[in-house]
Amino acid sequence: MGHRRRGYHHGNLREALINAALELIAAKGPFGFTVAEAARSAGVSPAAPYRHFRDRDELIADVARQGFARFEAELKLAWNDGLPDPFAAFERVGKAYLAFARAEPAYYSAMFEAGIPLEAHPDLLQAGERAFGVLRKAAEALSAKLPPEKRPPALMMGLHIWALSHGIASLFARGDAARRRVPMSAEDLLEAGMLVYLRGLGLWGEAGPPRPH
Amino acid sequence: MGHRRRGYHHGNLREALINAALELIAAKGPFGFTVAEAARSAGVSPAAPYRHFRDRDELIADVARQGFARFEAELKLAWNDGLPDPFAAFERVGKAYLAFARAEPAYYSAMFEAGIPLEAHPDLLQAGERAFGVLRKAAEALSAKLPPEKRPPALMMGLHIWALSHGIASLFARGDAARRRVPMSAEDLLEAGMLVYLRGLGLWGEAGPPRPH
DNA sequence: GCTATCATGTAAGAGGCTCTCACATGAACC
DNA sequence: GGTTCATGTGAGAGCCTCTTACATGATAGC
Repeated sequence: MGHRRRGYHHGNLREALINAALELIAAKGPFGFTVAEAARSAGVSPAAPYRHFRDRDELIADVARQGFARFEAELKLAWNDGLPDPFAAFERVGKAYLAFARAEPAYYSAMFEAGIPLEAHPDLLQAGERAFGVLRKAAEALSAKLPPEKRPPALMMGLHIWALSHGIASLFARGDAARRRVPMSAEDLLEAGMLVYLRGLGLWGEAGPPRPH
Repeated sequence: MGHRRRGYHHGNLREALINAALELIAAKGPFGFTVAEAARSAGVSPAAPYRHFRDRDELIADVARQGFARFEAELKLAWNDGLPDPFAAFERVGKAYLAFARAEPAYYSAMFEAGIPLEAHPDLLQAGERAFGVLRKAAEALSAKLPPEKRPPALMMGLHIWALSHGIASLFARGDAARRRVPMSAEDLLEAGMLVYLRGLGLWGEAGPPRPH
């Protein structure tokens, strides 16, 4: 639990509440989460959180924003500037997407399923855009491998991969009881889907991805 | 509104509540919905709904179940037994998927975003499977167009199309404030994605889908 | 150091929700 | 006509969000 208070003033309540929220969302989903319980976790009165967050949504939005930042970092790490080659790196990015959804279901919920209105939280929208930027840049690098007349729009390519990953993550990769069970792992499903999709773009022939080994 | 009561007994409260729930979910999302307000809509006391539904989740699950049934019907209609040809029909199914998500956001929310635990509502899971069955059957018909040694598993194919459609629908096609804006329609995005994917399966050459015109 | 200020805490409470329990009503059946 | 039982109500326990008035003590100026 986020460190308990020492005196009358907590000292770090804002962060403690975000951490508590994260644990509660992980345990009970973004709608089982309550501000009151987060306050109890942090050892303060139910009114205290409202000194730091206008309302419940703003607390969740802050969790989501932090989530997008970590998400972006994970995707960047996976992309690794497209090394050793964009194909392998692209596949890593897809895997990282699912890995994040699995490893950080609380963040993922807050980011995509909490229903926070993006219009009311523009910084959240921006954080999401930055994370998507990684996907888009990766798509650009891959697209550039094709002769100019066959290059697909990188934005569209990024959106397709995002949608496929997100679809698989939310339908099949969740740990909770709302997940549908299918006879293959979400990872295999995504990898296969990406391979088919990239082949459809003409990124390699029938043989499979060009691997340097 | 679902017809108001006539006497002490409502006469059709169960349906009236489901309809009220549908309208409330459409207006405020699946989490803005409250049983108490649905009861007010139907003109009964807040305790009355609990004669028909064990709890809030069960009411939403019933909405979702009805939604899956309609969804299945829409998809079937679009597939139309694969006529005039499986390619055109498959594309119609994809469009029907998005059309449903757009036209019936309340059903769609209840079906995919309400977080109803499928384990606790096996009939809901089943209704979802039946709807997916249409996609899978369509995938089988398309797969059969390929020579046996190149046929992809229809189940996998169906799951890919489902995930892509669902991903696009939930990220870009929602009418609410949580939607991300991109410079192309969700429909175009899905159609392009499906074309690339199907080409990746080898379902046609570089020229595009075989159209009978 | 002393004191004023102000961010950050609390207590109390209004209003709303879910769900339960005892009781009321009236439709359907004998 | 009387009984039964599904389906309604009223009251209320316990929870939640968020507000308001007040309490506390960290910090900054003197």
